[in-house]
Amino acid sequence: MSAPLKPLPGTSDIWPPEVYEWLELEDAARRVFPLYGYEELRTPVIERTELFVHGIGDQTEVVQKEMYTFEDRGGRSLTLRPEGTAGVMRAVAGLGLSSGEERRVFYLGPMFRGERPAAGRRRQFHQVGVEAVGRKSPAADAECILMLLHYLEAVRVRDARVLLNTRGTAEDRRVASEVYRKYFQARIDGMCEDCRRRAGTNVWRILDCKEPQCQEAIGAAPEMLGLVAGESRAFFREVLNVLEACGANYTVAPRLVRGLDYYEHTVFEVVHDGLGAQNAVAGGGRYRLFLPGQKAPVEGVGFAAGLERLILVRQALEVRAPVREDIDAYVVCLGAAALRVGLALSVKLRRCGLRVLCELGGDRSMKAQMRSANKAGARFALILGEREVADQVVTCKAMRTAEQTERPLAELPEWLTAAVATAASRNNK
RNA sequence: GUGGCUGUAGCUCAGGUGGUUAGAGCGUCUGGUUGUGGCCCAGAAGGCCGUGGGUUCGAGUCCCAUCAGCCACCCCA
Repeated sequence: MSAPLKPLPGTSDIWPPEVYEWLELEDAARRVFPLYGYEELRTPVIERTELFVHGIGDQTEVVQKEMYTFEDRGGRSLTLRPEGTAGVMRAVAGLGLSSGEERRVFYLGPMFRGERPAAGRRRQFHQVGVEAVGRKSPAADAECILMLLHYLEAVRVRDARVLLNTRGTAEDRRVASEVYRKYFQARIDGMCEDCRRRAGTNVWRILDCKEPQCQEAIGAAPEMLGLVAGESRAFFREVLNVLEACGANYTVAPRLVRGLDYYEHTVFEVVHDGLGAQNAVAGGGRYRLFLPGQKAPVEGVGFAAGLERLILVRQALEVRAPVREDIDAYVVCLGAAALRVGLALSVKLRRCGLRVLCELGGDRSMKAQMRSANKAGARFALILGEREVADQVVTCKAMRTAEQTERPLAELPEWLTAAVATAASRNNK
């Protein structure tokens, strides 16, 4: 493909048959989440930049170097959303949530981050996500994770692992980051260049560094669960208790930190080994998010799952969405007069819910038209030649069996509806 | 932003050490006597060999640059 016709790097056109994978994932979201009382919310893809800077945190990687930010004509700074939570929270807060009121929403759509594309990582990628706002309880966190597992099951993703950790409260993290800072500064000599920098700026990131020379120090580092206050620990333990009571498998991952500042208490990730380097299919947690101009933070729990990654996992598992519904009939027309009759017939059949392709050329040979019928996967070829038009009949050929009968034109909708139904039921046996 | 791999037909790919009009399979289209698809047979269309420069009598092939794609790091979905 020549350059001007190619989609931008990190973006792609989604054609059949892949688009059917997307439909299945989207349909499953719209089916499963409402079972838990969630309703769909659609927010804009573009927001004021400050929403993300405040909401996600100005020290995060996402905000610092991955956002698509630009000025509009009025000189305002706008940004293509890099994640879903901030926009959803803006919308929810804008509604005016009274205290004690709950709100459960899910969303579906494109997100944008200016990264170098790789397997399972795109600049425009797509997430389905949920947010449950207004109830702080371990059960809410657990239910959120259970719903995610339900969704994964619905989209036939097996063998996914749930990783869980706690980040405690803001106060817990203040205490803990002091501990980590001292701990890593004492061991900084053997560690990689990035971690030396992080020891000053962002100690949390050290915890999921993959450099071999850092592993020893990281492995021996104190665990977050041991550093948080008793109340935070109890909260986390209760999340685990509920998960256990509901029969969910999970692994506590003391190194799990996540990259967005708004998380606190429960954080989780769902990973899958079928993915390669980008092995997270979904992630989320409990959050307190400060919106611009608001005194009180919005609290909730939620997750986002990456559709591209779910599709990759499904490929690894050899799960495929049903590809294409076959065409019920192809109308073969010989000559201009037949073509007019054929088009009229096609429209009538489609109004009966039948999938019909009609020849549009008129001057193509019958052989060529039959080839098209075959290529389209048509169950029936409906043949209209001079003779049929004169007699007001249609020659109906069943493509699988090559059986052929002639029917009055007027009876065709009824006849074909029945014929397709019996052919379909025979096929299912 | 850093590194590795790869760019030949719509797709998947062949094209030893440079040497005439660049090939195959699949796909597409047409035909194989009147109005019948799938298999088979015949034929056709379709390529500035990613782009630019260099070496050479001669470059798809060697060298340099550049662009694009893929993958990895970083980070995350």
